[in-house]
Amino acid sequence: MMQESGTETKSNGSAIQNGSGGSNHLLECGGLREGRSNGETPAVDIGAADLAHAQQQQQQALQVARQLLLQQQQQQQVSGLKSPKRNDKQPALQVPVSVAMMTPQVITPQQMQQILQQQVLSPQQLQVLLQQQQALMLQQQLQEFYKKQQEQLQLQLLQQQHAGKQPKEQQQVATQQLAFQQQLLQMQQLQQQHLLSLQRQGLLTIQPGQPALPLQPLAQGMIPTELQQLWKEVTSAHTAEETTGNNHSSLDLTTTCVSSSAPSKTSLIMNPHASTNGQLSVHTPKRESLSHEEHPHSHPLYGHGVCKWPGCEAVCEDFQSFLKHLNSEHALDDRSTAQCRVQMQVVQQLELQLAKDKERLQAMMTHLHVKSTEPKAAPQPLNLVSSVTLSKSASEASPQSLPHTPTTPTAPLTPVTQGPSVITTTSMHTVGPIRRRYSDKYNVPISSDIAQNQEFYKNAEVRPPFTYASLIRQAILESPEKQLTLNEIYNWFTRMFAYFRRNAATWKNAVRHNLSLHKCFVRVENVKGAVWTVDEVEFQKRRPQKISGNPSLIKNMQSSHAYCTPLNAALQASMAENSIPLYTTASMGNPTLGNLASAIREELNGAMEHTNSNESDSSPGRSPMQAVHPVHVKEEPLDPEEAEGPLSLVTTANHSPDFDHDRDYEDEPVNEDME
DNA sequence: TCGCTGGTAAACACTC
DNA sequence: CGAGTGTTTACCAGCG
Repeated sequence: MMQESGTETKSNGSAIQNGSGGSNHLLECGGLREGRSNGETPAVDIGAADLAHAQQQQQQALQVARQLLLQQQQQQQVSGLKSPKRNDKQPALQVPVSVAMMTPQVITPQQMQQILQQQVLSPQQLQVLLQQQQALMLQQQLQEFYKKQQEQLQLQLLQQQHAGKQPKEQQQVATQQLAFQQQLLQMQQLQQQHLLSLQRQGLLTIQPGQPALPLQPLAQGMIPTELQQLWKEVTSAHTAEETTGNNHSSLDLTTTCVSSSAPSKTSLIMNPHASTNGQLSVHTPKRESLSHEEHPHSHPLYGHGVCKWPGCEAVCEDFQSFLKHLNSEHALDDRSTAQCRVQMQVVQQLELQLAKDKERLQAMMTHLHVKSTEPKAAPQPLNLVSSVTLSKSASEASPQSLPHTPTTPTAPLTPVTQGPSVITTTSMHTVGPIRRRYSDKYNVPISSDIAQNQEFYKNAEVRPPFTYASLIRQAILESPEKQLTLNEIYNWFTRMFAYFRRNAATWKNAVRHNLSLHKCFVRVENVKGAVWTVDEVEFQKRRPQKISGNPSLIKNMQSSHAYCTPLNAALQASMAENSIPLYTTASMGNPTLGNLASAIREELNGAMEHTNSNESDSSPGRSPMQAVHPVHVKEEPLDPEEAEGPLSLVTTANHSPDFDHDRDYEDEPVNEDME
């Protein structure tokens, strides 16, 4: 309950240090984030670790290729340099990781080309490498994707189970989830079809040549070090038994969607790891062949009695003949490598497609989430994806430390600056205690936000994106007499925000602290005792005057305006409609979207404000705040008063007999105090 | 880097 | 005496 921010920050810091430090793999989220700080990969935070892992694996594959290259150079040229083998490994292993973190493709075409051109790798090795590249990429992405969806689904289910609402709604939700699962399944099947079609693409004719390699199962969950060990063994075995024609490791994707038939819905949904989270298996060449004998159908290039090498489709009665065929027909040569490169490009296209589908799916998720949370509260801190955001929520979720609401709507204001984080749920919800200046900075009209998200705030334990001062003021202004006792303020908090129904001691202290601290809150002795009122002038003084006067701020606003240009149309449309929030739906169910929208809207307003102020007010339909003159102390004074004022009346009218409600919730604070 | 602001914790005094 | 209220201080974090 106490000092969560401190501890969390510390943990973050340590994570980051670890990440940038010695071990180059298994980066924790902190390190991961740091490594990705450049935002080069729009990858999802949730699965970031997995993705990074996958990339590391592939990077290591590349590394192994380099090692092999080195080894063969040494052997063939009989160079005197023996040491590099080891010395080379360490630094090389560390650098690539960071590279892998930033580059979606594991082995870039250029790298591949290099490897190919140097021709020091045996065809077998190259083939293995290529196959691994391709398969790993697809497999990992699919795995990650399904995993995420699964987690989100489960979270949804959880929330709805706790919601305890009418069966009707639950049925509806269930229906939605079914549809959603079907969507998942369809996507999965789509992916398979893509893959199959890819494999059947005849890009080049195959030239008979050297024997190719049977593929061996390679576990996905493999730790990089283990993988490396495996590769060591394999490569050493290779050098030792080069003449045996025996093989090397590669991927077994049979259990994945790549080559297997479509898994059942349940298997897909309920156990996304089943097929992909294999265990580490260190293979010697001998075991490889064994593994294929034991699992004759476990070759990703073999299925239904047909060779699935792209464009081949040769019929092989049994696995042995398939192997023979594979070795004879699909050896590595220029054309097949080119084929692989093309395949890689196709795969990249697929990745793009996958990204789009993910986006669509995310939109669905958001939509469903909206509906599910709208009616009734979710007992748990509402977070669309908190369970998936392993980064912080898992590690930092302390039962008592409510303050870091996973979905802290404070964060949603920032995604604007976080780029197109489509699926990145974390971007939508900055999890954890990260404190942000939110609404006040963005001048989000608190009353309108509260009005729009009223139900949500009431039911979801989401921290309202407003400062205590703003909330207190709002509470006071909503009261008929514009004055409240402390207890009434408390009650307003608990009534309006589920978030403030817990940790009462904390936030109440904060309320008192704010009341005392800010001049804008005036204590007035009254019959009832003491009541608190708001000195608007002081309050407005307190609020950022930046926009009004500061040129740099204006500049920022304008830049942000430009930044939000793509949204401009929609936002302006919504602003034109004024009352009907374009975002109503989103904001009701998903505060993050709502607040994000508000933030953007407000930023746009601010930007427009200046242009308008220069041109004369041309902002129709919007509250006077847009028409404010920069010089006049503040658009702010007008903002809350006029933009919020009227709205607050609405809110008040809707649900405000404050004192009556106060009674309703009178007991709650007490209970919460017990917590 | 620094100053401002906000959030949290805590100590303390006062009142009921 | 305990709870509530109010004040003050300190520390930390985010942000410009």
